[in-house]
Amino acid sequence: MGLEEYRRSVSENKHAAILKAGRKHFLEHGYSGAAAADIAREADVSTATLYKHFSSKEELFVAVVKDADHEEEIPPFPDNASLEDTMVAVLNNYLITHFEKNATALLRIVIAEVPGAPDLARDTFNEFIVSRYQKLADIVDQLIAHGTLKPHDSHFGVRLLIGAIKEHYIWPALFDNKTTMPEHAEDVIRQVVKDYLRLYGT
Amino acid sequence: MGLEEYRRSVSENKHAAILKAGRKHFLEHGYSGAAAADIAREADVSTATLYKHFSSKEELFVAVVKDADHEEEIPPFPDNASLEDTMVAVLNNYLITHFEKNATALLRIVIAEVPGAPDLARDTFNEFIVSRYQKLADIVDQLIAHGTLKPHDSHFGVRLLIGAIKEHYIWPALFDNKTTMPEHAEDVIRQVVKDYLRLYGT
Amino acid sequence: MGLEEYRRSVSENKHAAILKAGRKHFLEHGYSGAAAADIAREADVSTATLYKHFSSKEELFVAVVKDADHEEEIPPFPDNASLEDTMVAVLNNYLITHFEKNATALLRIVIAEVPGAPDLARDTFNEFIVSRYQKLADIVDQLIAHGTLKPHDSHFGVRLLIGAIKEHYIWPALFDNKTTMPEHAEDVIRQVVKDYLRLYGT
Amino acid sequence: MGLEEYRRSVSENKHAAILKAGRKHFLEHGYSGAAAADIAREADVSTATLYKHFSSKEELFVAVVKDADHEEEIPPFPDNASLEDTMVAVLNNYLITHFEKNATALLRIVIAEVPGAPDLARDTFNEFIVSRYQKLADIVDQLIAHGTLKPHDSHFGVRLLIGAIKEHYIWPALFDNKTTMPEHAEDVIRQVVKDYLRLYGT
DNA sequence: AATGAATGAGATTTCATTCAT
DNA sequence: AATGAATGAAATCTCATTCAT
Repeated sequence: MGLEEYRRSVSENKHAAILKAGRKHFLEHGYSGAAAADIAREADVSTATLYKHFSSKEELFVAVVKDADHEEEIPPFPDNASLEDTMVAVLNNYLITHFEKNATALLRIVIAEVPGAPDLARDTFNEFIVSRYQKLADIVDQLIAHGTLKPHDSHFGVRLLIGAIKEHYIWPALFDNKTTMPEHAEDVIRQVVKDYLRLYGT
Repeated sequence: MGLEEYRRSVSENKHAAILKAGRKHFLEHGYSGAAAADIAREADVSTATLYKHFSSKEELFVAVVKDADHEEEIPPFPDNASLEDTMVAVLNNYLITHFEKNATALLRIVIAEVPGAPDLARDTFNEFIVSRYQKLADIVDQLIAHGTLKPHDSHFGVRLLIGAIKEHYIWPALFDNKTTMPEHAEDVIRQVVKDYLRLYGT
Repeated sequence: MGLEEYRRSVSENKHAAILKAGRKHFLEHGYSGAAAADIAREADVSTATLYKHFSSKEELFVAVVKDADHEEEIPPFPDNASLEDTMVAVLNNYLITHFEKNATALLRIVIAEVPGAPDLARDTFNEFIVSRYQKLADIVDQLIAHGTLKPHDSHFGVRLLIGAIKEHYIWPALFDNKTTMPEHAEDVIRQVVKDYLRLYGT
Repeated sequence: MGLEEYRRSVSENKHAAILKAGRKHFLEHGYSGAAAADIAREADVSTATLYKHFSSKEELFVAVVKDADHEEEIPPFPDNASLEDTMVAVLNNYLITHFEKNATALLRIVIAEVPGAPDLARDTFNEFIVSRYQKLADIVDQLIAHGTLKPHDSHFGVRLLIGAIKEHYIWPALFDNKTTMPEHAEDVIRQVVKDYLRLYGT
């Protein structure tokens, strides 16, 4: 069994290497721009091996996108923080996570392939975008339950918050190959949160 | 001169036909997915002719994108309309224009080509997105000058409005190959406007 | 008739312009490298006109080569010059004529097209090379008749002279895109002539 | 290692086949006239394979030319041969080698590409022409050292010999698509050698 | 006669994918 | 399982030549 296990681990390493190389190339050059041969070379693997692990370029692409789809950590917030500060921190975290995952580039390639891979796009949208709304909406609902926020449609509220922030920071990045977190985003976030609390705070 | 004019008109027709066919194919299949030969065939023209009119596929692509870049009409508003109604109408028009131009698909392909054609992306962003902010900000500034709205940073305000609306209607469309204007958008728009006026109305 | 003549002269001008432009492009880029469109543009004429004057690229090529085929002037030599000086002058003139006509480049393109245009090559060889041997052989024969040179096969003698000179100056130029007459060629020519006279002088 | 060796041998065979087919087509049709697809077909290989082995048509062309560039064997001469016979044999060998290598056609295509590939032309000239002068000059220098020939500039002497021979046999072949060794060349060679020995023999 | 525009037929090159071992 | 080499199919672009006026 030792041999078999060894083999499996080698194989798994290659699998991971291909995935990683694929991610790099797809993010850098887009779907059509990334060449299977380059990905294989980067992963230090033959093209034939690449195709043993993923039966087509598209399948690798899908795997790359799905793989990026990790859970997002929502950090615990200090009890004594103000509501405003907490919300700013949450939204800031949202933005940081986005840039840390290089999500802009990822979304870019998924968007590019909407006509060619609609299912992937829908899935990605759900897992990457909708589920993040949901997490924030859950928080909002809790705050409403606690009486800290006025009752309102939490999904609507979240889209108000997130929409403004995306409009400021993510939408421009989508067109600008930016990969770094914008500076001073917190100021704008705070302004957005302040308006939100004027509307829905108690 | 009849000859010259005739030739010019024939040539211009072909030029336009190529542009139109290019638009169709690029929107449908993306930049790399669209084949010059197919575009030429669609335009009922030889590939050579296509290349006489546009010296490369990229140049045709840029022309297609720039061509979509028409001025947006802001319709006049009835004098007796309420502020809320007026703003809803303006934003609704924003959305209608977006879908009528098939701007989602257009933005999609531009986004896809950000790594390959960064200048085009920047230009498109400026003309398609920033300049539309500006038009709305101008309106807001006028309303502030009239005392109809409280003084505030009009660009921030516009991003709040537009951000929410995009979040609801444009961002999902980006991932969903939707080409039709969503129904009942006006309800959400009105809700957004109401919140906005609670914040900045007088 | 005035009108007709005018037209004819215009047409002849265009013909000449095309020929000249053709010569330039063929010499610079070779047969396949020269584009009909470029030649036409250089001649300030439409491609269609070019094809009215020469029914194919090849025909133009042939015309260009034939056109270069002018008579060579053999300058008169002073009576009191020594035999050696006279022969050096004749051979030097041979070389000068060669470079002035840009014959290296011309021969180059003819040589290149030997498989494709064997007749042209044969004709060019005869008019450009053999006929020049003949002229020199005639001179040699006269000198033999005068008793200034020993009786010998004048064609063999000429090939000895010309062969040495070509070996030094023309053969290298064939491979080097050289267009200018080499300097100090006269020294080598004199040395060749001296050897020749040691063999065949009286 | 059996696998590796097998693969290498297959690959090397294809490499050689492409080279050979390339040589054939380039010699027959010149550089631009030869189509990569035809060469591949002739070599019984896909175009893609051709491009795996040579990354461009030009690279294949250069390889073909360089490949022709084998060392020339100078055969040993019988000790009891006369100087004249030896020299005739050497020069005859020079000519035979030239025609056996089909060097005329090779030089033709290199000459054709002088404007497009000047480096190749220079290299070819050096290895194909200059280095052959050198070999002959070395022989001449030895003969001078032995006292068999009078002291003189061996390079000049070699150009006299070679020049005359090229003038008779190679220059005409350049224009005539001749691929076969001329007959009775030995007679002319002997005549040239005789003159040479009258000048430089002891 | 002249021309601006058009084109059919190819040219080179690339790439996702498979084969033989 | 892994691979080096091979490939069919297609893509972009060019060019000599012709057409419509």
